[in-house]
Amino acid sequence: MRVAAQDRKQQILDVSARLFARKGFQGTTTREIATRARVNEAILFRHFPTKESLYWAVIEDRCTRSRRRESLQATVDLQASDFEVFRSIAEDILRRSDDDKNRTRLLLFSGLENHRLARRFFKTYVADYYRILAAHIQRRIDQGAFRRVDPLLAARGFMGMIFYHNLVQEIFGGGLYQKFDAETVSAELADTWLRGVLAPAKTNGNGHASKNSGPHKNGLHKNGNGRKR
Amino acid sequence: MRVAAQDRKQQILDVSARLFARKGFQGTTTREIATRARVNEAILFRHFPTKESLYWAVIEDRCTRSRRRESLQATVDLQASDFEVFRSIAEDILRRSDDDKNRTRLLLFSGLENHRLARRFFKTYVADYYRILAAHIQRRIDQGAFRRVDPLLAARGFMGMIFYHNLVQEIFGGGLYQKFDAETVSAELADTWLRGVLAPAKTNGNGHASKNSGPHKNGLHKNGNGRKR
DNA sequence: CACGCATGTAAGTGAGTACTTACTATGATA
DNA sequence: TATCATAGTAAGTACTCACTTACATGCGTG
Repeated sequence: MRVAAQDRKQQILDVSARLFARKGFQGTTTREIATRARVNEAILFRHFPTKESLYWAVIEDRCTRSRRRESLQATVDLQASDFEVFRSIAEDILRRSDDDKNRTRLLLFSGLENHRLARRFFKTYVADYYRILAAHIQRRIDQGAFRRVDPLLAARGFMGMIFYHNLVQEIFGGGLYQKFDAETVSAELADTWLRGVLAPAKTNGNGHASKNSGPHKNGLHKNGNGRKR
Repeated sequence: MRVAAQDRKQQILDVSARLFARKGFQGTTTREIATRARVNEAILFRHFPTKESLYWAVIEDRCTRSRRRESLQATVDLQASDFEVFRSIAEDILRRSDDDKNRTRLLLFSGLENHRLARRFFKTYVADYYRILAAHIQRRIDQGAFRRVDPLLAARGFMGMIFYHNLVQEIFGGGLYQKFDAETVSAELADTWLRGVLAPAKTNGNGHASKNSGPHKNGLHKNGNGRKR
């Protein structure tokens, strides 16, 4: 049946994205893409000259559709406590749509399978992401709230905690042995990282001898004022 | 030329390991393995009935050869300061042999390409690794040195910082924009994480107002005594 | 030497692979 | 209604894949 070219193209991209994410470039056949998209294989090659061009179209598409950066920027701009900012970033990463999971697999596959071309994907999808984070960290350092750490490295450290946990749970089925819910994980990891970068308390000999477990209640994490913007 | 079966087998395993690590299971052809190992393709199939069985033999081989766990256990058993323990673990991961890099790629590929079978690899190569780490963290919690965090989650957090940094640098060429040397990275990430899990200072209103950059000099990180073992 | 078996190789096999070709069906426009 | 660019298809093409077959070679034993 006849479908408008643009719709068909998008449909092929959607189907391909799922398959490439699940099986990688090498593991996905054009025939399977065609079958699952319920189109003739020749139609694939009318829209995309080669399998590889289809692959990069998928990645391009997946990159530009992502609203992750904007979401991060919004969270960071929010005048919330440090803890709330980082906890919600973590939770955002942990509670992910199927689309996000596909994107991660696509990113990993492209990084492993192809050295050169994956970098663009990485750059637009990941590097910019934690550049925003690093900028925020730099601001907090300038304000005297955080220690003088390398902002990029600290951002990577934070992202690493979350990303790695996610990787273990989703790719390697780490969840078989122990389940963690996103709320607990994001709170605890954000708490740990934040304590690690916060500037040491200045003079008051008080406060953080807290025996209460919940980090939310911990006075350390209030930030609230003194922001530049 | 005639070669003893055992040697040939090992030679094939070595060549295969490099190729599977670089290109994944799907991306590696038996012909290429044979060519690079300078043997006839038929010989592959005399030693290993199928390509898949060769793949798992490679993984098995790479798993059992790794001395990573023992190395970690030794580091942890060392009666050094917390900082020194975690810094050296981090550095150990960051300064890696080509063998280690291959193992990581192999692990990632197997996780992405195959859901079920990769878990065994993961279990023996990774899960056990941070179980040791978690046990150490638990000990330090019991001793009152660390906060009451979830040991497994904290271990994953630490590993994540290091692993992710490594991933970004090696797989995605994050080093294009900025180079980090292993020493700086391991010191700074270990420092951050450690500050994050250390129990808050009890009563003394001093100490960590340190303006000096080097974490080594920081009194916080001394551990030294009071170990159970 | 001759036997027997392990080690080696050239030349396949059928089943896929990405990609093409030659052709038909559709529907908006003149 | 005739035109024509576009959407669709069946049946290929040349090639590569994992894996096999039939046969040649070395080599420690009786």
